[in-house]
Amino acid sequence: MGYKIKFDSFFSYSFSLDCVIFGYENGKIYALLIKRAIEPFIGEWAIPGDLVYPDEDLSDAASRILTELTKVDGVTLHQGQTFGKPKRHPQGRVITNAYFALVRKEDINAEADSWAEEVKWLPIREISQLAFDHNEIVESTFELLCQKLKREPICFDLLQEKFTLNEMQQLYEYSQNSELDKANFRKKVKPIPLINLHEKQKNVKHRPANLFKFDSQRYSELVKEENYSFRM
Amino acid sequence: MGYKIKFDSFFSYSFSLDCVIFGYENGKIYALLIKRAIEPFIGEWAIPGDLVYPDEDLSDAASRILTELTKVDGVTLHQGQTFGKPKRHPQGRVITNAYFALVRKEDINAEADSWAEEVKWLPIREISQLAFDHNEIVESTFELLCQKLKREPICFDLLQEKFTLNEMQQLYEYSQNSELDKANFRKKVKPIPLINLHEKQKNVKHRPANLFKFDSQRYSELVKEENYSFRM
DNA sequence: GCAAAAGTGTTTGGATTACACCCATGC
DNA sequence: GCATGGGTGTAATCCAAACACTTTTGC
Repeated sequence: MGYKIKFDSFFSYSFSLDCVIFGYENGKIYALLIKRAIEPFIGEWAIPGDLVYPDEDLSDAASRILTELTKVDGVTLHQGQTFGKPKRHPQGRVITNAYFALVRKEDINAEADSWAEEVKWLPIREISQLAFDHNEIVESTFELLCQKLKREPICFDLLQEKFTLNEMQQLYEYSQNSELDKANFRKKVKPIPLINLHEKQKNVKHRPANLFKFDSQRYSELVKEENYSFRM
Repeated sequence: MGYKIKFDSFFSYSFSLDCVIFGYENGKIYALLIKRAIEPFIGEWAIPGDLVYPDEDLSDAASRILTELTKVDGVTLHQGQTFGKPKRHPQGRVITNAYFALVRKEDINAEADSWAEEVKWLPIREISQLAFDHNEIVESTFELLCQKLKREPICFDLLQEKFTLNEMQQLYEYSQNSELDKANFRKKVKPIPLINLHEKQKNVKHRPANLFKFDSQRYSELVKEENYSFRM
């Protein structure tokens, strides 16, 4: 850090954090969008974000944004790319860091607030024009999510706590944008520590599927003691 | 972006960019370190970095830092994590974005300049205490490099233009911190478009190895037309 | 000839793929 | 009974690991 220009003159930036909130339902991965209630880009759809407060770590800012909008707490956040084109924000030099959060869509009741005139879930592959460079942010973040789904057991943050293997399979099919063989998918799932709840799906007009739950405790043990590594 | 605090009061941040410059030689991956000639942390070892200028994109800042120190140009840069703990910089709120560059160590003659009292290459696994949170930055960036080495043909940015298969193998051995079987390694390399130069290694007291060169043109064709994807 | 590393072939077992089949439920 | 998806087994194939062997150079 060779400060070739007077140090103080650099304190004229702003730093924001944009958070893509992912949810899953019925075979599709969604992002939570807000209709901006403030300038710039008032009235346009965007992902939630805010400036980072002076005493906040980046992940704290992400948590704050997430909690204000969804009222859920204790969600794991994942850092994405940072976007810093000089002209990306019409009101000044704002560099933004992307984060993403995985929530259980059915548990969330996001409501409009001071930031947002309106709020909606939209399937990732059906999002059209957003404010700022938010399309780019959503795309890069979704790509990162897809990569992480293959190497970390984070699909369980999107699925309901109790889920069927078919729901899980459809999540992977959407993320990989391809169909998978049922029997082979289940063979791949075998080594993952799941608890078979021996409960059945209800109100379906076919043979009801078994419900499962991720065994996070056994997962940690496996990682530590047996050198297990999640792979899908 | 709900500006709940007056917008202007946020323009009191600074944004920097730190660049880990990786090189390879003799079975080891190195990082280029500088001994700081300025406060804070004067006299301590650190990775090169600077504040991002007002009209610069992040990658431009990374290029600038790289070029000033190494005099090389046209190097591909890779973005890493962003670090923003409120107290990470003793002089104020400085958020930093990590980048990394891959250079051919033998082609570089980095020299001390106004930033740096001294400059040196150090093997990644032998770096001790650095200034700021730079150890964390180096580690996270190296991890990212190792991941990318598996899915992108970037080892050729580290290797000399003409290299032997054994040099390539040792690069992967260092990055994965494990030994590999020669025969199996070569089988894996088979599908990669390499040009066999039919030139031999010189001044070795054993059978001289063949020299190869990465065929980047054929690589692009393969990716486009045959759906090839690099994998190691 | 010997040491050292280059370079190649074969065997084996485990994982992945494709596909076929049976099962339980609602209507 | 039939439509719908749940759930499982098998054979064929591909791939990766282990290992042995031959080749070429300097001394």
